[in-house]
Amino acid sequence: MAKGTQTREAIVDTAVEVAFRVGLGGLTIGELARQRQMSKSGLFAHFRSKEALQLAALARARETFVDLVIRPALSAPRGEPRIRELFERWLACGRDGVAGGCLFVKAATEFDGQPGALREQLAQDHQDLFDTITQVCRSGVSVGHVRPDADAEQFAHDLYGVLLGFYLTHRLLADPAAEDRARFSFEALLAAART
Amino acid sequence: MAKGTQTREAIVDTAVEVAFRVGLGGLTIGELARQRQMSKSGLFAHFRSKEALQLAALARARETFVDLVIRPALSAPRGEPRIRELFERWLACGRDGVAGGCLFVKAATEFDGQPGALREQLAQDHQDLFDTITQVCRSGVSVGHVRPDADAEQFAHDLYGVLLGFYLTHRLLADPAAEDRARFSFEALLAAART
DNA sequence: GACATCCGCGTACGATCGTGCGATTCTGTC
DNA sequence: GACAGAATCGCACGATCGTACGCGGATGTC
Repeated sequence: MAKGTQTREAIVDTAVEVAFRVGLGGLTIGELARQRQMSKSGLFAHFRSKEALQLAALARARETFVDLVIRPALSAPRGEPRIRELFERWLACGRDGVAGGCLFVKAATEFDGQPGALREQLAQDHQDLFDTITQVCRSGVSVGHVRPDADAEQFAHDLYGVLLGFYLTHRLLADPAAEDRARFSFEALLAAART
Repeated sequence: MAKGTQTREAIVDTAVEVAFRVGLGGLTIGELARQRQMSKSGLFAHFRSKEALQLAALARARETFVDLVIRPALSAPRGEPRIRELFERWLACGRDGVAGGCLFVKAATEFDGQPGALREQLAQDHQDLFDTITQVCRSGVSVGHVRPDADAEQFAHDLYGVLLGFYLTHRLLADPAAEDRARFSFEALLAAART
């Protein structure tokens, strides 16, 4: 990997971590340069605009999420195991404070009221995630784990809600029961969709 | 009402609206002064620090939410009507883009990683909201609408999740089905808790 | 009408913001 | 070891940030 690319990757990694704390909008070239111990202009040259930097951080967050949650889930056996894998990995992502995983949610509420490229990208990403969950649910029908008349999109919506609730109670309220509650909700959801 | 107080109130109102778009952290004395057509220093004098301004906006948002959602719900008859009233009003708050109502959620994810007075206040407010829902659910037991062995705190957690999911799909994805989905989830939740 | 209190303004401060540019240093190729 | 290109730096810019202070005008009290 060329030196430039290497540096850029490292910057984006740091950007994700910082954004995980202060939000994508709270990112700052100066602060980022300080953390990476390089000059503002040197860092800036890799992106040529702040928005490009934010988009790069968002893209990295998405990749992390796909690697840690989506892909492992999709390689689990169809049906209940796959659904469980998806849930457990997603949950772990929030529990363990994996920056990339959570940045999604954070940025989503941050930019839902501000038009622009970031909002568009976020909307696209979340739509993709929704579609993936829907698909995972549907694939459960073919192996007989999920009722054929179950509403897969509704399931996706509900699962999303459970995770959002978990993130809030875990990260803001630091409620030790958060994980158990999320798990309980998930089981109820699954039970309702089961054959 | 004294002139100063009047001005201050108007500023806080505007602050809530702006923060609803760009987040509490995105608030800016200069931008606020522009919107209210007064000088930065004149505006600043009412708060004496940016954090105080943010806290004032948050307090106003809370009051709005209590006035529009909590209080009307609590004055509905115990049990299912009260639970429904709470849900419907909360839903309407997000659907109609009532700035105060939604600022809660936005700020919660914004500051969950940044220690300080704002985070503390937000945690307190959300805890209070949780407690209120729990109480509303419990009071449904006494009139026989809710199963005595229903887990009220779990219900609060789940209801919260439904609303968070709704906010996301409505505000970011602009999904026209968002409201129906939220209503469907709510009915399922209620059905599970019913006697 | 004198006076005290309050309110908002003008101006200024040091810091930091995002961005641009020319100079410098590093890296890899012949 | 000369050279080309990439990577980074130093410096500067105009704008804006949060905050401070003192002054003028409005307001209300005696």
